[in-house]
Amino acid sequence: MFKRILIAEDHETQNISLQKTLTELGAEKPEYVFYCDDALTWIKNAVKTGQPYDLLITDLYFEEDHNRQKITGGAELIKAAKEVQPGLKTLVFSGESKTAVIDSLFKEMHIDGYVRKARHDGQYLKLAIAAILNHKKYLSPDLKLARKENNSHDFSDLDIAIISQLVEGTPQKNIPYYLQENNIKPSGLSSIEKRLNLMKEVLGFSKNEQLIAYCKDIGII
Amino acid sequence: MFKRILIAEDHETQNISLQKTLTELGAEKPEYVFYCDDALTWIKNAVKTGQPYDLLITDLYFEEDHNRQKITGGAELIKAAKEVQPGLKTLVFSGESKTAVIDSLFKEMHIDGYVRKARHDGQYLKLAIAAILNHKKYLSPDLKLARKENNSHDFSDLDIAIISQLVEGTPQKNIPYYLQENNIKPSGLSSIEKRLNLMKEVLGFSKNEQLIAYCKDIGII
DNA sequence: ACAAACCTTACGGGAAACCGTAGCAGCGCT
DNA sequence: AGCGCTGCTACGGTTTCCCGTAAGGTTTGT
Repeated sequence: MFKRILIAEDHETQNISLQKTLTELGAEKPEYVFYCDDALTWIKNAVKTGQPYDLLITDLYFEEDHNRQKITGGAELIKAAKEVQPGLKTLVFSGESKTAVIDSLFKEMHIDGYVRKARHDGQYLKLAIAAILNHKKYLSPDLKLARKENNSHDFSDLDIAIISQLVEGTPQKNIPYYLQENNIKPSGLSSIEKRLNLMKEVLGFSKNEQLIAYCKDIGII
Repeated sequence: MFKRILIAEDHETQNISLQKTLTELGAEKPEYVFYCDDALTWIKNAVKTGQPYDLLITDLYFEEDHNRQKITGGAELIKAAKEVQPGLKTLVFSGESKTAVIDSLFKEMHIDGYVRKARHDGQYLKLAIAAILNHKKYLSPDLKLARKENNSHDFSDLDIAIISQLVEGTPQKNIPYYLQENNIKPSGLSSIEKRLNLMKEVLGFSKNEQLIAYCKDIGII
């Protein structure tokens, strides 16, 4: 079993149950923090004293509060931690289910495992830790099937910029000015109209209102 | 302390930490289930055997899996449970933060407490249970703030009908026909325009797109 | 280098939405 | 009944949006 484990998780109850699950697995004294900055500090100190952590378990999204943090999310924490301790094993435990996000964690952050907060997350945590102990990667099974979006349009940066401006209340005819100021090309009014029409056509919509509601639903804004 | 507590929560780890928190508070043997239908069955049996539960703690949203459920969410569970056992105390423990949703739980379902899954949820759970023991209502403080800053407009049925039609893609000029067919008054085009303008003015918006996004955020559609 | 294909942008006519005004019906009050 | 208040509806002018067309630029292939 891993000797030194660090948990970074802001939700108190989730943090508790992670501790309990790890203890059941035979971990001696899983340590835990509620903020990303604390996590990095502890990792740094552990490296300095010659007793580095063997495993970091972290959430992806941390809620802001009065404690202003330099590191605001799990991905940044992992990146910073690996700069201090490149060999650190990392397991992400989060509610995120978008494959694009999770894929990039494996590819760019080189995480060792991902378990989604879901029905059987306790079991999967145990399996994940067993796999990582054997130097294998782990992905909780509820995500392997999770590809269901079919007629979905993949939104470009331009698309998101346009939609965001609409949500801000910018009249369509003024959006070109915004795009030019932010060096987003194309920026012509016709291009904006064309882009909006394309999105609505792909998704089977006729009005902007539908598009806004859809984007809110899938969480891109 | 409550003698008999039932936990309905599908996430395994959350379920574990709820049990642990309750045990720390002196609850003897908190019982737990992972499905709403099971929860209702257990409540019915408890009533039949003359040893009803004192408190139901439930999540709001349950994930679907191969086990098809009649009751698919916490709100329905509470409604069904209160038909069986009207005096049952209920505490909702969920990640939901939309005030519209939570308000309706208190008003329509007459729940006794709401704790949001968030940073200090463990503490707040304890406070909630203490409050409910004293026959008081409880709402976790991270939500009281979110509500105050609201200069929110209270949406009438007409407002929601109009907005829903916009989200359906109905052109504004056609909405009067829909309202007439559904016997919603007023139904004139001018009234619709006036109503939309009122909503946007109160909320400081200028375009429909902003209004749609706002309504999605607070969860009225 | 040249042409073809593609993308971006500009322009104009028509439709929808926006906004102010005015007429009309319902309601309470004297 | 007569009056005034309120709220719903109808109408016209202005703005914005929608959509098709065409001109100017850029990339690709030969």
